[in-house]
Formats: sequence, C-alpha cells, structure tokens
Amino acid sequence: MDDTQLDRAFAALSDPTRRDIVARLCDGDATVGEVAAPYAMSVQAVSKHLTVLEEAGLLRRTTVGRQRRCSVEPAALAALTGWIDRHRRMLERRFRSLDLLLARTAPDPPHEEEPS
Amino acid sequence: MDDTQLDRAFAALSDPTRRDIVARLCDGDATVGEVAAPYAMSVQAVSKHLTVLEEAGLLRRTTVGRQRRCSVEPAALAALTGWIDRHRRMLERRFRSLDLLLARTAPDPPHEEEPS
DNA sequence: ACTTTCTTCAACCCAACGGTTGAACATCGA
DNA sequence: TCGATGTTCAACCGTTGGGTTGAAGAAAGT
Repeated sequence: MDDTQLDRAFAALSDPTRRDIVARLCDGDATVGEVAAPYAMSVQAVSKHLTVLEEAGLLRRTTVGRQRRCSVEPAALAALTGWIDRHRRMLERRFRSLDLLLARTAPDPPHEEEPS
Repeated sequence: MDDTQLDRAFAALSDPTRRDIVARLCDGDATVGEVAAPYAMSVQAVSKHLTVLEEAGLLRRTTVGRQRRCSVEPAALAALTGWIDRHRRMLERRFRSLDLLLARTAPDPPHEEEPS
C-alpha cells in the first residue's frame, strides 16, 4: 500500500459514520440501502462515504442486479496496523534499551536522547 | 480512549507530514525546532501539526527552558491498533465459519450472508 | 411499455484544514 | 538590562470534506 493510500485509509477511518460502517460490514456484507438504513442522513451521503472507503481500499462494491453489495477489504486494515505496529515496536525497543541503560549506570542519570 | 479521540487520532495520522513526525519521534524525542527542521514549511505550520497530534493524544510536549520536548504517547498508538484488530478478528472469524460451511455442505453453494 | 426501486451524479453550502505572514511571549546569554 | 532564540497566537486565504436537494440511469416487477 503506497503512501497516499495510507493517507486515504487513515482519513477514511477518522469519520465516526465510516468507522461504524466498516464495523458493521465486518459482521457481514450489505447493500448500499442496508448500510444507509440506520443513519439519519440521506442515502446519497452514505453512498459518498462508501466511495471514500472504497477509494481508500477499505471496501469493495460489487454490482449484483440493481443493487451493490459492499464488503470489507481485510488487506487494507492489515496495512494500517502494519504501519502503526512497526512504529510501536521502534518505541518499545527504545524504551527497553533505556531501561537497560538506567539499570546499568544505576544512580543519578535522569536524562535521555540527543547527547548533543 | 473515547470515540472523538479515535476520530482525532485517525485524522492526525492521515496527514503524511504528521505521520513522518510520529515516525521520527518514535526513534527519539526532539524539540519543536528539531522536528520542524527537515520540512519545507514554516515552524508555525509544524507547531500546528504538533498541536493536532497532541490533541489526538498521540504526543506529549513538555516544557524545558524555552524549548518544548516532544515525545510519542505509546498508549494512543495501541488504541488505534486495538480498534482495527478488533474488527479484523471479526472478519477472520466470519471467513473461517464461511470456509467451514463451504467445506461441510460441499458442492454447489456459492452464496453468503443474509439468507433473507 | 410504464412505473417503481436502488444507486449514483451534479451543484451547492458551510465548516474545518493546511498553509502563510506578522506579532507576541518567555527564556537564555552577554 | 538588552538582544537573540524558541515557540505560540492571530488573522487570513484557498482547498477539501460532509452534508443537502434534485435529477438521471439502470434493472425489476407488472
């Protein structure tokens, strides 16, 4: 997943309606109308949300008759956790080596980073 | 982490500059000036980005003398992967039970969902 | 063929966003 | 005390985003 797709995917999930849509679709596919039903907004608005999710790679819409069936794309979710976890691990490694340093040099040294 | 914090955190990471800032800070704390240095934009703009990250709970700025030291807040990253992974697991469970169904009923049944 | 149903397209509105510049504020060094 | 440094505040500008309404398109039912 390239950078602008990451942009789009994070942006897509920053909207509560869209997160809710994804959450519900994780539990089972649905048509546009079914997705839209619970919300107090126009079907057009929901259709736009679905487009945003689709362009972010988080969703697939497949045409069946006159309806369109929406299903979540697991790979996109994986890409997101991928980015975050990669950096979480960097952080943890840093903390571990800091703990190690503190334990080794024992007393007095409160400071961290950039020995400048 | 409440819903609006999730909104903010996902939104914060949807900007490439802010993702880059987070990435770099995962590798070590830095002052605002140090964070801003690599970018072709004003220090004020970067300061705004840092505010966005801070309000999203992804960052902490602590004052030391006339500078402000920025450090990543690991818990916020964890909250994000938490949300995503929760739903990824729902998806996987769904797929597994679908596989099971297909394997059990063997021939012919191509359809899924909402037996209506 | 006609009408209804499901979905999208298009134009518009207002609020929020990412950037700018200029000024203010607080701390450090001389 | 005074100037330089690091950071933020405030006002502004152009673009994007989430919503609306109205109309169009395409498949289904009769």
